[in-house]
Amino acid sequence: MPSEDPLALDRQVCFALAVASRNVIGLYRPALEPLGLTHPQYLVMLALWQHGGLSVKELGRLLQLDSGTLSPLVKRLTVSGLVTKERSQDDERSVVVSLSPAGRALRQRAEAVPHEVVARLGLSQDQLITLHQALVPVLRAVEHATP
Amino acid sequence: MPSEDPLALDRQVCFALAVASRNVIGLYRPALEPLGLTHPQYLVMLALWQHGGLSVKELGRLLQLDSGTLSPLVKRLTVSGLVTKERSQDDERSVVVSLSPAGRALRQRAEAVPHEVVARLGLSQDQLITLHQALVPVLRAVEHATP
DNA sequence: TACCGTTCGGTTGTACGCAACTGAACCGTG
DNA sequence: CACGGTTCAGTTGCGTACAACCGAACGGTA
Repeated sequence: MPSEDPLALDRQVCFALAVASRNVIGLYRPALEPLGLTHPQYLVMLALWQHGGLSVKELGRLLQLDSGTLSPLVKRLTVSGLVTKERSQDDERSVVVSLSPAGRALRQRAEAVPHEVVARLGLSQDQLITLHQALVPVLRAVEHATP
Repeated sequence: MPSEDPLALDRQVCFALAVASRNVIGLYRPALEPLGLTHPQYLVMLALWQHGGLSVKELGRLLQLDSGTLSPLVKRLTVSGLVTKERSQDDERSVVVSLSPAGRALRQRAEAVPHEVVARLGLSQDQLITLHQALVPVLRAVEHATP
């Protein structure tokens, strides 16, 4: 049971959130390493598999990341040969990130990843759904939070 | 509603977890910046305020961080004058991190941080407790997950 | 006591994540 | 058309995270 101390570590939701996030991402590492992907790179690939070509700005909106993070990340994916970059025709400021054949092909191998991680984690479907539903108000709240 | 695609972004609990963690930590930034602390540094201070002097190993166990992260982090706290380091008497391998007077004094100002962040986040107490309880099984599961 | 495997903190290298800034392209108005 | 503000991607700098490795210190055993 938590102590009376309002600053006790086990009372801080931010702490539980940070540790859970770090450790769950850590579970992805062995599953993603054979694909040559890090977890953020995997998320970019998920976005591209789902939506096709996306500008850096759209990737940033979907993944909640800024260009300072995405620019070098996409560059690494380019070096890996999974995506290609080209400036948009109708707006030369915009850069569209598209899947290469290798990137498209990787999707099949990636389909096993979620199941593998869930198995490794050992949580029930119910617990996962509960967690996901508990996170929804947080994601909504952060959007409207006073900056 | 989520699509049929099992790789759809909004189906990935890891994605919700990562975004929620990043964004909630982001809410701490303006609250911690006046104290001269980053969020991980704040967590180290919480551990020290709660437990007093701790070895790097014990800090790592409490915060789930390794020496590669903690060593430079504690060094920065030392430079800031908030903690002191000294080798343990009975085990020269171990380094004990202790609070300096300035570090102890900072606690009072830190006590306002959780309330400030919760207010900024705009979640109800119930939603926070629900989230915390949904995270407990994750934290437990990760401990026993197959490495 | 000399040796060997383990533990501990630290360093190095890579990859985020974010603030702050830069430069090119866009867009509205005069 | 000219020009001032905005948008977009990219770069720089700093602080995590983590794998891999290192050297010093410890501890049990021969």
